Amino acid sequence: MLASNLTIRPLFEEAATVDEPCGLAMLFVRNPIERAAPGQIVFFEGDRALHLFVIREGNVRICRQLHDGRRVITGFLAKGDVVGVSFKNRYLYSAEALDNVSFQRQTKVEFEKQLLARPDLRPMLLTQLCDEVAAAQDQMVLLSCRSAEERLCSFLLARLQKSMAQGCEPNVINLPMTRLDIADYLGLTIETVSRTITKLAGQGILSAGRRHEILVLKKSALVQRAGEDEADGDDTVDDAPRHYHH
Amino acid sequence: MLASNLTIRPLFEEAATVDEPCGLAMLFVRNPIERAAPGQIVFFEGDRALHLFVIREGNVRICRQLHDGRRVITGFLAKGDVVGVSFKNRYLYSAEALDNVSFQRQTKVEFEKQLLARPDLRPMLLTQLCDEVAAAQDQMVLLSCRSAEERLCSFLLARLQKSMAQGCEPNVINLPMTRLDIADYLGLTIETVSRTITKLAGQGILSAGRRHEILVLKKSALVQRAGEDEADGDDTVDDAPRHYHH
DNA sequence: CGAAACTTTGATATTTCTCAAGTTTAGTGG
DNA sequence: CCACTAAACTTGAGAAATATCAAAGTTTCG
Repeated sequence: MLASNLTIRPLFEEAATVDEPCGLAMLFVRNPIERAAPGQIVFFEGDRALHLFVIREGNVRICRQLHDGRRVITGFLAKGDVVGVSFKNRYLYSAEALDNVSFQRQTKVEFEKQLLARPDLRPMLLTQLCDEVAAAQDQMVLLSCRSAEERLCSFLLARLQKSMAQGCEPNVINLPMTRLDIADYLGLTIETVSRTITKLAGQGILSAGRRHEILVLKKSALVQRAGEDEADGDDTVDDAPRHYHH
Repeated sequence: MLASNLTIRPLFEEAATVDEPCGLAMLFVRNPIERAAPGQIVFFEGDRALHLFVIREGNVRICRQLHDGRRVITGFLAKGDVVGVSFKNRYLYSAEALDNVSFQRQTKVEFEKQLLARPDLRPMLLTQLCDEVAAAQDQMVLLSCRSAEERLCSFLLARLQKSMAQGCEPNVINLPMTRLDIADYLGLTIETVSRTITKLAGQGILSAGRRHEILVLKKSALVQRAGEDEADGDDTVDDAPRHYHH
């Protein structure tokens, strides 16, 4: 067996936009491409973890269900992401298609075997695991002590970066997930997410066009309101009060 | 280089109580034992990440500082835990002694070299990374959608398990950290932690004796109030209303 | 075109935070 | 060994953020 239940990003994010699978993703190329329609579940939390998956097209949400019905989304996957690496026998979360998804699977056993044949790919596995931990810890910080506005701004900036990398028009954020997905990812309610977007739009910071697309008008203001994160200003600067905790 | 910035639990938790270092911890035995007094910092967030560390005695908190002064504790370490594994050049968090700590260090380079010489230890690194991711995701769930009471009860149960494993008297929780540490770990304020403990004590579920020790009177009630987690009842059962989100 | 799903908006409730003051504990030095 | 001090913890009252409940608007898709 191999590695804990988790999601793995491609080693070279940029390369993921190219159609030639590289890195760990190349270990899946021999298998047939499968498809999942929006809302369809690729694998269930609690299922025996027999396969790893790589996303070829579309977007996926990673969910954990609490027995009382509450749901937490621990991440979103896109083209090139690998998911299901695990030392555990069962998946610790389910993976659900957000839109039309195509993916490939590989049995754990075969994955391991191929990994042995390609020792150059092994460090990538470690790198991915480490990045995964870093991402999870960042999310812990976000959930621990950030206000709704800070959470949403952080999220939108991360999404903006991803959208840009995927070749969207500049300053356009692609949001393949619903508001409820965003809420469950940020530890908020759908109403709070909606209100916060409305507020930011009212301040001229962004403009919510179609449901799954947001235009960023003042990136610097978004960065400020995100509280931490990467700086990379390019326009006007506003004042951004903050509060909360200690 | 090797592995992302994170903390690693010993492969066999039980064995950690034995003084013979095993697993990854054995890669440190040749180095001198260093000591840190309470409050002293073993390494700083942002420092160049040149070493890995193993805790030999005492307890350590893992902190991330936000630029506005807020602090998040992402974990606590104890005897046998390894910390500092990273592909990154700099530590993503600092490690601070809670009490009198003794530890050993090892350079990354030497650690890697020794790991090559002991290929049987390599899967342990993966296992640890995976466990780390799983733990971080559990914490995300906790921070995402659990009430103060649920968080505290989860935390106390986890600590109870750890205390038992370390050979404390049954039902005694050892808390080497302060209330503020607990608050920063659970994403609450110190006042909320205090009030919640008081409330649980008032309900006869636990009894706060000395500052760093709590006696569990009704473990099953604690499990119920924790909301999820491992079941393992052994006494009375109460009703536990819950609420919050969706 | 109409229904269903998704989103926004509003009014109110609740939790938890904040600020402030008091109490206990642990540690120090006389 | 005790008194004293600083740190840690508890408790209370009020404020703020966000959740909840409810209803009305949109968009999407058949």
